[in-house]
Amino acid sequence: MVDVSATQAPGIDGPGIRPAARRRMTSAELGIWRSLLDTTGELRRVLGAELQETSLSPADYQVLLALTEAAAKRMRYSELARTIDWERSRLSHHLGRMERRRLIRRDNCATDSRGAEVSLTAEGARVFRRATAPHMRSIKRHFADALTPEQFAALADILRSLQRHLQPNLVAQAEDRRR
Amino acid sequence: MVDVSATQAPGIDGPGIRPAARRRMTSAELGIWRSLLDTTGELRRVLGAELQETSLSPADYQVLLALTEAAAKRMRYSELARTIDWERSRLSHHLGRMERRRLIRRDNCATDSRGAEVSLTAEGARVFRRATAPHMRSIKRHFADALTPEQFAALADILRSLQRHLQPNLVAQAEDRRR
DNA sequence: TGCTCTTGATTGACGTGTCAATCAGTTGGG
DNA sequence: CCCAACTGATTGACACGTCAATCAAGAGCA
Repeated sequence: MVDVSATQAPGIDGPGIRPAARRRMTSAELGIWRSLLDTTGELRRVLGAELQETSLSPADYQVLLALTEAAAKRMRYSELARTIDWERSRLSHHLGRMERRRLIRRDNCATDSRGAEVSLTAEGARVFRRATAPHMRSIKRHFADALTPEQFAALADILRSLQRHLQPNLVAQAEDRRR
Repeated sequence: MVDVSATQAPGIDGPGIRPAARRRMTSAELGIWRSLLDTTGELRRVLGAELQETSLSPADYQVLLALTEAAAKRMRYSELARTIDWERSRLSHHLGRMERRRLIRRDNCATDSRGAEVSLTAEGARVFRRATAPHMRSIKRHFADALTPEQFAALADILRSLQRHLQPNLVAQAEDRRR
């Protein structure tokens, strides 16, 4: 599960086939990296702009989606934060803005008086419902329609590799920081 | 990370091949889209955080890279904006912040008194030089080391498809940078 | 020359994201 | 029981990006 090859200690470069961690990064790889940044950035921008036409930001959408999928249309802050993988303070700031727009409501938590809960307002549910279909169409038009089934399969595979690689690294870094 | 099962589309996805524009987007495709967003977002965050250790943001790095690669270490605003594909106002705001930090200098343009030029300060060049190697290592560690040569080839192909589908402009930019 | 249109850049308002500090409430060891 | 440590959430300061409005100067043209 943990890929150690990327975090091995410095050593002497042997001849022949080298493990990935020793190899130099090629300019082609760097180019692909930049292209990945550019392309996904552009996709974010375009889809964000189209979503904004329904008065929701991508962040709003993420929150409303999680809330809509929650059984009780209501969640603890910490649970929401974990679900959409946001930092606490980001969530706090954003929920403040969303509450001002009456998209969500914040209540105190009954069982833990430190805690807070978010719930969907009727307005929030309505706005989200109206945003969903156009947003799906945007994703289809700008992303899904561009790729063949083979490309989808390859992309899924690549993303799995990247995620697997990312996770252990994150753990290692967190441990570094703790020292 | 993304639970796709909850958003399964009602099963009208028949067998038989339909043209992409007509077909429904499948839940698998949507899942891959979310995974793409998550994973590239995480990569951005991680690399951004590591870059920040050299006191540069990704945006700073982009600007300094373009300036460093410019023949005269000096560019017109509009040229810089085109090179890194930024809006004018974004560039203006950001160069203001970078000038305050003495990373760049803004001068008036000799040939067009509306225009302005940016140039690299000694400090800017120094900071950029010190940031480059660690940043490349970050990219290698978090991205390049995660993929096989076949995956790189597939990713390059996928990105080309997406770019072509999005904007012929992006393709041209990517090719520019590759030179 | 004088007028308008366009172009290069700036500004302010605002939403967003991160970091570090803070605060209130809970928990666990003595 | 009490205090220290931890947890859940908030806040303020600041960097960043977008949009719309603005401004100054060049360009085109009568």
